[in-house]
Amino acid sequence: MAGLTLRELAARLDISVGTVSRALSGDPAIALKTRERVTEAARQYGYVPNMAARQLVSGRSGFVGFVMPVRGPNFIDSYLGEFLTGLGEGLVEHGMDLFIATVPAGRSELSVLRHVVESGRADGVVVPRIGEADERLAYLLERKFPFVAHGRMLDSSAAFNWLDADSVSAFGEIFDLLYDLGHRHFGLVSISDPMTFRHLRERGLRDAISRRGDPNVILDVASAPRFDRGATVAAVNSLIHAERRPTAMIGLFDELALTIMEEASRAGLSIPRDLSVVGFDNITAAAYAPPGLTTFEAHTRESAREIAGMLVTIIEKKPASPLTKLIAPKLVARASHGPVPGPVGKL
Amino acid sequence: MAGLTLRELAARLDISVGTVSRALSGDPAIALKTRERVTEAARQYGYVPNMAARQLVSGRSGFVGFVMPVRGPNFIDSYLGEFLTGLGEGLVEHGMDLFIATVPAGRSELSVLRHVVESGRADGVVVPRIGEADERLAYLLERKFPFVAHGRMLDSSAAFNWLDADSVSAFGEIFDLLYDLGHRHFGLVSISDPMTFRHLRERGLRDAISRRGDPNVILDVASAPRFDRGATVAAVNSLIHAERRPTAMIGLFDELALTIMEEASRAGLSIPRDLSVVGFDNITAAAYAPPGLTTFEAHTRESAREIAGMLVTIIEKKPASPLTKLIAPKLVARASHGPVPGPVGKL
DNA sequence: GATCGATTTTAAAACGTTTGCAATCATCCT
DNA sequence: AGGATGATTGCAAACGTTTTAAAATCGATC
Repeated sequence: MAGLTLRELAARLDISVGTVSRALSGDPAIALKTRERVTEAARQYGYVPNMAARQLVSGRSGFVGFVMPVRGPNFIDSYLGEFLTGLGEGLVEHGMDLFIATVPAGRSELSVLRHVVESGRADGVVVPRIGEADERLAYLLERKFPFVAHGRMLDSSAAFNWLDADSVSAFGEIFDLLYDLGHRHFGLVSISDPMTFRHLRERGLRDAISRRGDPNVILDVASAPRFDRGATVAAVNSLIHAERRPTAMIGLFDELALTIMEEASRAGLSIPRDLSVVGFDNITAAAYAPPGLTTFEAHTRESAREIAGMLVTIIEKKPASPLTKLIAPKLVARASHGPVPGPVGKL
Repeated sequence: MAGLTLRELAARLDISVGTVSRALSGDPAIALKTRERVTEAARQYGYVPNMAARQLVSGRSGFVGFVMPVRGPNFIDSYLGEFLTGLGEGLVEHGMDLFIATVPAGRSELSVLRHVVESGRADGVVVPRIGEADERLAYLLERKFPFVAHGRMLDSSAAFNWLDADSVSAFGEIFDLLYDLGHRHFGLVSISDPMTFRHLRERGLRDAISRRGDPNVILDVASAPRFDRGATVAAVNSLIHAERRPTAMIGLFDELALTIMEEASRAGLSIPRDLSVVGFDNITAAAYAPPGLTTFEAHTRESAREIAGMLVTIIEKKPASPLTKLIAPKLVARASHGPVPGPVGKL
């Protein structure tokens, strides 16, 4: 729109356009003196290269795409907010920018992704929240388009680039923590959606239980569709008001754990005296909701930053084997968990 | 990178490139039959135009830029999350995309904005959270670059495009609500930063007080820098533990109101029995924090959507006079406010 | 002083669109 | 029939870069 073009700059310097272009890119074939002269002039006249032209010839846009997941009437949640922040931070370190494509009402997320990829507006994309049979992954793989997923598949056979929280071991840690506090009856509030993280987290819990080998351990699970508040409340209450109520309840992620705390309070239970509650993700509200939710910091922001770095590597270096990375979550012990209530509690 | 080009499509159809281009753009100069034939072929072969090329000739990028405000160690907050969602939704309705530029550590927000503008990667920008003497506005105005601000200046003389919540009247409404419940001693927790919304909201409160003309009304104000949690807590407590404590406290925005509720609980006060608390913004946590924060829905998401529409109009139509719009916030009455405590309360 | 190499620069072809203008073609009017 | 008119379509330039291949310049050597 504004500034002067390469041609004009070249005219002022009485040098050919090609030379100026090379000089600015630091090509050593151009004499050092010329390079300096050009750089200085560019700075002085405030030359800014036209990205469209550059992109047209180089085939690279300098953008990384992100398709904003559609979630009914909801907003960017905690996870997405942190993720986007980290992504932006990571990308800017590599001189890349972030391009956000929103899914219009009535169109599928995949079709938007397709458009992002095929319009050439992005050099790579980041795919959050992997599903069990994720069509986005299938598309990108078939298309051989650079991408990094946040989350992984259940079997490690699928070869693609991903970064994920090590939720398997984290949920094992949750179990051990609560078991050591005397808890034997556990309630898990989960989701019914086909997201892989659901299975990984449940697996972490179950593995830890069988590792312990205590036949007295009981695990009750109640699920509801994600973002369906009514069903979630119902699922929570089915556990809270069960004939034998669990002494420790775990939310698959913090939003669920917070709902557990709410409903428990409503039922007149005191936390953690009557019921221990643990979540996962460490969203902001976890610190605010009394008495403070014990949860795991999933390092979402740093993960996104790391993902940005991985993606840039993939775009530029095209490594032969897929890049994968596990991030260890960290326990954030607040006040929502404690020893098992009642006469039992052999501490 | 991928798909077929206009030239290839034209070759397959045995038609000139120009005609195909026109046909796809729906130019009525092209015979309807040809147009249909081309459209069909494009669909079938999965033709996707190369944006870089289009941008190069049209001079328009199809992007709207947004510089992510830097906020210390923090993430995207509630406001930003809703705002971005709405912006994305609004833009996609007009066939535009969102380009997010993150401010790298050590660089100023203005320098990033400057880069966005001058690289030609955006056709317009959205500027959130206006400051008293906002250098971003000064730059954009001087540069005559299309933009819409969320928030306005204190004097309406500055001519630029903006949309803002009518917080003046909303804070008047808060006062009236509480006054009618018998409250006479008010505490306002505010910020010390030079944001215009701070003054507008305070003005709304003060105007309502003087409108009422009751000499018994007292307003105590305590301020702290935004995002400085320690100072905020101190400010809140200076009011809570004052010799004469206000019976009703107002947070300039929900985060502050939530802090008031927390500290009040810590001080053993019951809400709303001992203290009424009201906020502004209706962030998600406001519904969760017991007993439920009474606040105002600021319609952030819809505002952003509206802003997107305004910006597109500005980019395309270049209207002569600035576009401005006030959005009326709506009271969300929850359980954190009630009648003035004690023997007084003439209801 | 011409020739060979090495160094430096230039010219021109791409990249994939859009768009003004020219060319073609059928149709209509007198 | 002969233009004239209007509807379609084709041609080619332009957008601002990067980059390949070739040309120009320069020093130095024989």
